[in-house]
Amino acid sequence: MIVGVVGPTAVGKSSMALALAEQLIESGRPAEIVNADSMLLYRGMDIGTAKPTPDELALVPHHLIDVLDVTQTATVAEFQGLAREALADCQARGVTPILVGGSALYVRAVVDDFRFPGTDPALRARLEGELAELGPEALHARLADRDPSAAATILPGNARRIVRALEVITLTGGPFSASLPERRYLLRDVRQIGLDLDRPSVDVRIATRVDTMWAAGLVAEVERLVERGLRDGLTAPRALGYAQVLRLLDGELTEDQARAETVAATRKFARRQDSWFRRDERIAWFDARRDDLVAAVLAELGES
RNA sequence: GGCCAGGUAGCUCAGCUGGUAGCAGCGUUCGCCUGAAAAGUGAAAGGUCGCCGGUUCGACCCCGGCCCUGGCCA
Repeated sequence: MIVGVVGPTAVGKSSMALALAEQLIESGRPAEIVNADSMLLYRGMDIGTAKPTPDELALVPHHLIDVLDVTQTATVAEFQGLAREALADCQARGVTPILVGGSALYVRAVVDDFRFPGTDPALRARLEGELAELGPEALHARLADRDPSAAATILPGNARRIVRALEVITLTGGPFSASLPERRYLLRDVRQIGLDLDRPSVDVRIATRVDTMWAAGLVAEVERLVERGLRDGLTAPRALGYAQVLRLLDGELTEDQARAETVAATRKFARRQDSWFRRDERIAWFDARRDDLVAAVLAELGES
């Protein structure tokens, strides 16, 4: 069995997963945690990602945490491979893996049938250059010429997706599949648990969490990471909280603004996460606040 | 107390010599999403234009009074 734990940010996925793993281990069923959160991959990004503490990480074996430097680019395709390896490794040892994360695409890429055509840095750089020069509409027109169905799905203003579609078409000579695959597990015996909390409560938790992060030294953490090349990264410097602190360090924002923008951006993110998870009919939802949460989840999994 | 500026969408504001309010930004809601996904994107909903009265065929825009906010002066 592979257990997935999903839900929007700040509802308590990590701690629930930890408690769940401990319960399983106590009852003689070894369990380990596999991270499916894009920013927990980065070494040194601890406070702003609400990464489990060293003590917590020591309680249960964790996979795919602290595996990238901030200068490296995290990608779904690579994550998919690493995560599937980690899951297979657990299962080969008779361990139940618990895949925990709020990066919906990452989770789906692992458990569903996602295939990523390759990538080519040089080709991509060329397309990025053309994008900067000609604008997204021109590239979209080209896409419409080479792959009408992809162009029909991708809006003319969505530069990112247009570039990737053109890259794939050029690389494979085939069309770009511009829509997600159906929600069907490729991996065997996957059980997804969703943690649910009403919007207002999530918003409050986000606000207090951001305050806690600032009090815990997020700004200093970012300063340390800048020394390690944070600004040179493509993905890491865009992380919630980190992006805003960088702008604070650049003098673009005041501290209050940086904090407020972090809260606002995180709320938006939580809504986007909702739009992924809420429509996945395979997820069994649980109120994040119930006292018997872990017991209820165990019952759902047939492990009580 | 006097003078000035201002009171228009949940917030910040635009607007008009008087003719059904703005594709506005943010927020909200809903949607999209295949090598950057804590990223990137689309749409929709929302307004008795401070209140009362007047002028006018017609006022958010003109006139009068009142209320509120900010600033300056006393």
